[in-house]
Amino acid sequence: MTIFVGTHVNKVDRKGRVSVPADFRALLGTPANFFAFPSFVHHGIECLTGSIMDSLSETVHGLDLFSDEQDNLADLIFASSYTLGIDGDGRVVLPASLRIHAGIEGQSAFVGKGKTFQIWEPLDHDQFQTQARERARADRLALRQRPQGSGPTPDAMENGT
Amino acid sequence: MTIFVGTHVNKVDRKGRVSVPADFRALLGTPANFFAFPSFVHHGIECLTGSIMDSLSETVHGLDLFSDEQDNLADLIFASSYTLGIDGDGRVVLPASLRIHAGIEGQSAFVGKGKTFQIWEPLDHDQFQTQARERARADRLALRQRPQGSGPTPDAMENGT
DNA sequence: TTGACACCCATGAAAACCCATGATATCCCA
DNA sequence: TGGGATATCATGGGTTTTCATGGGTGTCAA
Repeated sequence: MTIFVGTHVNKVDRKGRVSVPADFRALLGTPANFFAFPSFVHHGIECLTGSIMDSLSETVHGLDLFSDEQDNLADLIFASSYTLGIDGDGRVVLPASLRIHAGIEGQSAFVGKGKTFQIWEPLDHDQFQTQARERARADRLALRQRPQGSGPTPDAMENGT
Repeated sequence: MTIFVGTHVNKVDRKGRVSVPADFRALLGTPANFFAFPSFVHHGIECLTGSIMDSLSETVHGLDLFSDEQDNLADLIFASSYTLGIDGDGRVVLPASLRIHAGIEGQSAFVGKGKTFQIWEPLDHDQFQTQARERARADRLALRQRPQGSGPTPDAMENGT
């Protein structure tokens, strides 16, 4: 497997530990760890592999050094990031500030996003997904008309429309 | 064979297992698995090969990272997907949420769609197909009467529309 | 000394794996 | 070409392994 898929709801124990889904662990290499920071658009926690984080830093540093934009982005992403290490049993400890941002208490949802994943409070994510579905229906026409590169496009899933 | 064709109805046992048609298995490579998620537009389950899913993730990640559009699309496709692994006997376990979406209980229909396939509750699919036939016939009549028009193309009806 | 944190182990449930069987389709040879 | 042998396939059931989860212990630093 090469991408993060699925929504896995796992318990957060009283120590703040939560199991990273086995599927996800398999993608994270060894030593298994990843970067996590609060999303600046919703209540989820953005989780990135080391290599994605690297290319993100390349992108950000491509912006004008000392520009407001560079400064803001760097702050939003890097300053608020945590490196989360996965223990021998496949679990991580969610830092309190991330738990609070996401409103996570007893449970958390690991949400596959392709090359990245997110961590949510489960009910919160359900709500987000429902909205995404509604928006997708409204935007479907626009998507179809977007110029596409080679290879399958998001339209591929529309068989049976 | 290079494309998924035909409709194969197989039993779902009490463990939720169902045989993937041998024809389909032959197209799925080794290790044999595929991605499945509930359709946004009907009661079928969309099934994609790994390579299609991979290029889909490339397309999605080509969009602005952290944009609403990217986030919504990734959620709809990846977050609601399952990686279904085919066991040594050629079967997969249909997750409960997919079975419920499709209304599948004792039987399931594997429906070839060319480069992808779908899984349906058999009677539900019969009904869907009947409607598709009627619509295709109506479209064809319209086409005959307005031969050079900008209306639907003959291809349109091949998507099970 | 008291948290925070990294390990270690135990356990129940679920998923993956292995084997057996009957039915159907395919092949082979007279 | 007919019919028996063989292979393929869908299906049922049992067994092993994996996985998520709870709890304990030791270590280091504030």
